[in-house]
Amino acid sequence: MITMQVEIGCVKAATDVIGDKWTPQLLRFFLSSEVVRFCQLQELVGGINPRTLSARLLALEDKGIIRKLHSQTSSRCEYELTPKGKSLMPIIRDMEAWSSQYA
Amino acid sequence: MITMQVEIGCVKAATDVIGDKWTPQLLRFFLSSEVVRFCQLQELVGGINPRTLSARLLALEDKGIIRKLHSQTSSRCEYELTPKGKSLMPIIRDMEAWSSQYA
DNA sequence: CCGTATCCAGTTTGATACTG
DNA sequence: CAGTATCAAACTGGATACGG
Repeated sequence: MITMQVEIGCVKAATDVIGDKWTPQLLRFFLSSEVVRFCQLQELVGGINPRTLSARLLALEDKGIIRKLHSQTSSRCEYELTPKGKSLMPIIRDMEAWSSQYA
Repeated sequence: MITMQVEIGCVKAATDVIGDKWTPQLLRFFLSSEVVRFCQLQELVGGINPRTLSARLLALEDKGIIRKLHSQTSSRCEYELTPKGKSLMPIIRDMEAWSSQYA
């Protein structure tokens, strides 16, 4: 017999994805741009360590939130949201709305 | 002349409030109950350390998200959302919806 | 019941420098 | 440009025990 413990109504999956420091701020840039580059994020999210940024992008890739695009013409790497990532945007948008209200 | 640097569209205020580990899960219980007790949260959010729980509740109080109610009849402490806290609920609801979709 | 106090191990992060 | 390497500091978390 298999016992399953299901926690009904849970935010865990979401926190696993956007719960890390910097991650919501990183995802926010996808609200205004389809495609984002490493160095853009580095500038825009003031002072994030490249190591940390790299770790966050990798984690988001692993979780199927973003996809890495290798451009053949240059060394530029670009990232874009997957459908799963796009489905996350309402949360980010809410956070932005709330922040503007209580800044 | 006053120079202001405004970061347009920012999620920082929200992450300052719900960005800590456990916090979204704690806030979630206010979706179903007006009032929540310390020991309830301790049970429901599996295995959170009382020190951490205490720290989170204090932080949420400081930020004006929850209010502590001292019950006269017993040693029980209860917490309830402030209006500011209630305004946060759409984010939590979104996170819950997303989580149920991608559990 | 509701916390606070200690102790301590593990994780995360920033600063900085460096490579393909 | 897009990362990786290293080091040390800071933060955080769990276990446990104790006090109001």
